Amino acid sequence: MHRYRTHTCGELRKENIDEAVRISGWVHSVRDHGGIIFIDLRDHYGLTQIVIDPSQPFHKGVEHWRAESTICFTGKVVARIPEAVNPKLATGEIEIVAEEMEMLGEAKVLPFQVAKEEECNETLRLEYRFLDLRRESLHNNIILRSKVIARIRELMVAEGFMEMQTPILTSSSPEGARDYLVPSRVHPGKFYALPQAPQQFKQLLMTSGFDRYFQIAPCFRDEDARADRSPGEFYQLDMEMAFATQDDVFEVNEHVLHKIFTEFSDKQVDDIPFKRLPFKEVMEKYGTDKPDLRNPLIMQDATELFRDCDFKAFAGVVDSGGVVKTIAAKGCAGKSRKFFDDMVKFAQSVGSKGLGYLRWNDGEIQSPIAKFLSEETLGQLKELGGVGDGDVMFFIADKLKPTTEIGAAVRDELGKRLGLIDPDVFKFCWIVDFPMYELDDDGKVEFSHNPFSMPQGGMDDLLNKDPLEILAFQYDIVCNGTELSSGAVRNHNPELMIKAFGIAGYDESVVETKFPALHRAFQYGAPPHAGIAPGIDRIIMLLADEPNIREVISFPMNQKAQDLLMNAPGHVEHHQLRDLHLKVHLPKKVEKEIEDQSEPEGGTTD
RNA sequence: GGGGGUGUAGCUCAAUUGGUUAGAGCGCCAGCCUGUCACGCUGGAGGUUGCGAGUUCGAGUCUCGUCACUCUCGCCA
Repeated sequence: MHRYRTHTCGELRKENIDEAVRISGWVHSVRDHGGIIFIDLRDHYGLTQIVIDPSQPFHKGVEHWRAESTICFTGKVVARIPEAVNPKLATGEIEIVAEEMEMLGEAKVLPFQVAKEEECNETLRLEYRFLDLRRESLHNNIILRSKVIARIRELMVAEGFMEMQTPILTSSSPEGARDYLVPSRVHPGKFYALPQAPQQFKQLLMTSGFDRYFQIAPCFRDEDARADRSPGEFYQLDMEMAFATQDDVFEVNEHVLHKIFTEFSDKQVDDIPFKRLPFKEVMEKYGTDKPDLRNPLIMQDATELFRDCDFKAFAGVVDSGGVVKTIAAKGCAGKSRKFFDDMVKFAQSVGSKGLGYLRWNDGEIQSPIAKFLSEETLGQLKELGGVGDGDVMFFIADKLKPTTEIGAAVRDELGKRLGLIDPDVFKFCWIVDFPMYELDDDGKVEFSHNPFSMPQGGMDDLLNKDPLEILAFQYDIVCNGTELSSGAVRNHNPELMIKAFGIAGYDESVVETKFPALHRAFQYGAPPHAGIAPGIDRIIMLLADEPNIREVISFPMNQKAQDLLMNAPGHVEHHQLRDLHLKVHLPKKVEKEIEDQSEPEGGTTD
């Protein structure tokens, strides 16, 4: 018989009755009836009920066994009497009558309960992550993650991709997020950087003649956390294809994502091909480049209808170059006064001066602004929104940018409050035709996304078009309002690349020094190539229906990028710093904190 | 760095307008119980209300400061 188990805790069935077995696992619960004692023993695979008869010599100590201790039981599988069958358990038709038991690992009193799915303080969960990971929902999320990644690998290989590794210790990339730096021992004063993405390496692999590359790639960025953004590190399904167009990338991703989302969720997934929406259009309709298409509401422009109207607040905005946007919401005119007041408050909370609305309710217009509008204007608005009795139109007026942002927030909020968002579907779309350039805060032309993207009109556009009009072969894939990834057809032509950088104010030497590898590689016959890198953590979040990314990561950091279990980041020994030629120069505040902390220990002696 | 939220027993939460000795469930400890499966029953221990000031006859509650966590803006080519 195996030292620890002949079966797992999820395995035994009626067919095993009368077998002598041994199983090991964690004490999930103890039910002590004075005489007979029941124990639910749990492992990765399931729960099995152990029965301990008073005649057993180890019966006495059982009442002191704590939940979450690990124990090995040897005994016989028996059928439960019909009334005692537990249909909620896969193993519910049998139980094991224990004949021998061995305590493998005793548990102290728990900081929180494992057998119960109860909300629990985040700090405590992270400090005791190994316990947290035993809890059913988190455990299942991590299992889901493993299965999804395994399936992604299968599907990518089936699509003709090769998984390849790229360096973790590499050079700092000059643009983008803050890097994590690793000091070099051999080269005093020099640093490696952890890759923000394997971007340049995968492009180099394409110039090296590999045709389809992918990698479940760790990426490191020293930026602040969000609910859907883990600080420090995350994983991407990084991929790149040679001699490929934008459509080729879309096709592969549609195959893979559609299969993954269909196979690992019961929600209804959009048919492929997914919708393709130009950036300009989504900004106008949804106010964001990651629209949640489950929400049917759209924004429409009503600027001209308010020009010179008697509603001075809006007319004034239009006069000074602003815009008026409207969102038509069908069938909600009967909502309470409080609903509309709350929506106004909400709009104000996201930076709006107010929120206008027209309610066509029971044949009359209820609205704070209707009295300022002519019959004709009201008619035109009705037509614009396609509304009638029982419907409402909301209005936001401001400069274009704030109007767009407020409109997006109001659209989201209305979608939620009116229950318009179907929780049981996955709505995908590609956002295409991103602009190549935009103006930065100082009014200077800057790359709006990836500087390596191919301009759609090639050299012709770069030479002849207003930079702000140039579109790039740059795209995003969005699901239910979550941006899964950006991607692009890359600019593989050195001349085009230099020209593209030139428009943003960088001369060739900048390209050469900042991106020496690509600059060199593209001069020796680079293939046209394109790629994308969907975020693994976000895919799992969507599949697991988790609002927070920590729920799909085994050992996440907290919001301040600390690992509370491993105590990272931590202080290091002086000799380590010396080896690395480093001296730390701390902010005064931190220096004082360290002094204050060390004083009680170092300052007094008994 | 800015804004919002939270902080009360080991855990999850309650505590009327500022008013008696700060409560409950789970967990923990002790006892009872031979068919439960969130077992049940009885009893018990457990609190610097994050921390520090202030207002007040009186503060878990109000004010200020501070710390921690979290959400968010900035940031994330």
